[in-house]
Amino acid sequence: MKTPSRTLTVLPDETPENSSAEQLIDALRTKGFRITKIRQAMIEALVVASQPVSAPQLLEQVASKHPSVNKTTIYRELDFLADNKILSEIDILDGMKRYEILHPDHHHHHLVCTSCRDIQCVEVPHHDLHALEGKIQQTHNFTVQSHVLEFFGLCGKCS
Amino acid sequence: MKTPSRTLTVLPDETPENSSAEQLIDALRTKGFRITKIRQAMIEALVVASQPVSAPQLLEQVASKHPSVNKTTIYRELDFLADNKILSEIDILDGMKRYEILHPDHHHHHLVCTSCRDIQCVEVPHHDLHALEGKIQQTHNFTVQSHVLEFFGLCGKCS
DNA sequence: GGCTACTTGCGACTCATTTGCAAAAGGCCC
DNA sequence: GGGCCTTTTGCAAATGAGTCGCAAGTAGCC
Repeated sequence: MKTPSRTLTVLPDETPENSSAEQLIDALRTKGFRITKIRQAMIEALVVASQPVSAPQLLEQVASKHPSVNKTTIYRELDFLADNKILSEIDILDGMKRYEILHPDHHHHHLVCTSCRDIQCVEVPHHDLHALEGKIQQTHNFTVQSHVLEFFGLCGKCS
Repeated sequence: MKTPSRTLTVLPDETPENSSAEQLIDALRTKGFRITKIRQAMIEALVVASQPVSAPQLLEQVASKHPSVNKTTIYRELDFLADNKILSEIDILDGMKRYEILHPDHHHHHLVCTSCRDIQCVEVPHHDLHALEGKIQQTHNFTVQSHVLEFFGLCGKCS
């Protein structure tokens, strides 16, 4: 038991108040962007989502309230929100990107069930990765800007 | 200087003799699979490749020797070779899978240049990840089977 | 209410990957 | 060498995520 158990914790399902839809929308408004119904609906859907969502999933969800949304809009808006640091993209190797609300102070990774595709979040002690990246920088003449670390396996229900 | 520099090393470009095309082909033959011209050409191309290759790249390369190859064959064969533990799939987030010869005793990760898309290999001390996976297993009721760890940034030429 | 720039819908398109089916060809036995 | 049976292959068409150009719509501000 050399490491405290807190180095790995499940993230709570509830969204911390600093990322509520209203606050994200206010931030965009402050930056001078327009708040349209679709932009708002997308942010709300993403804030509520319990798992990272794909563009097709989001299209379906937004379309239930705004039947005329077009998929092009969804893709453009996802890019826009990612550019504005409201969303982060994740890739679970099933052929499409997924998006989740980005918590700036709260970098995490995922446990992807290869059977039911359920996704849990997991925090990884960051100093380990940072140390590794520093070492890579030195030994490989490579400037690390970001990394992808995801775990695949079986969740409790499927194992 | 607490860690020896050997914990991170660039993989040699030369393929170790235990993965030469002939040996991989013999292994398949032993398992009762047929050795066709295309299967052979694909394995040879992959053994020689200095970087992970995509299906379209491989199609082009194989087509230069066997002009009638069909892309369907390439995709099916890549799946077949991956199923038979001859290839591993990697994803550098540019919209298509890439494949490289799998060295069973030699798990590694990649440094992907986001500017020129060059890919270097890097070995990561494995006990760290193993320890992490063990911890996840305990705390998250999740059986880790595999992981993806890739680094993105700028290579020496592009930085 | 009207302007203007930012957003959106639409339709067509790209491109990796998949599918069904019939034809081709390894490996093996004689 | 010929035949057989099964694995592989080619072909043609389809799927599905993501993109593009452009004209129409509208949020925010006067």
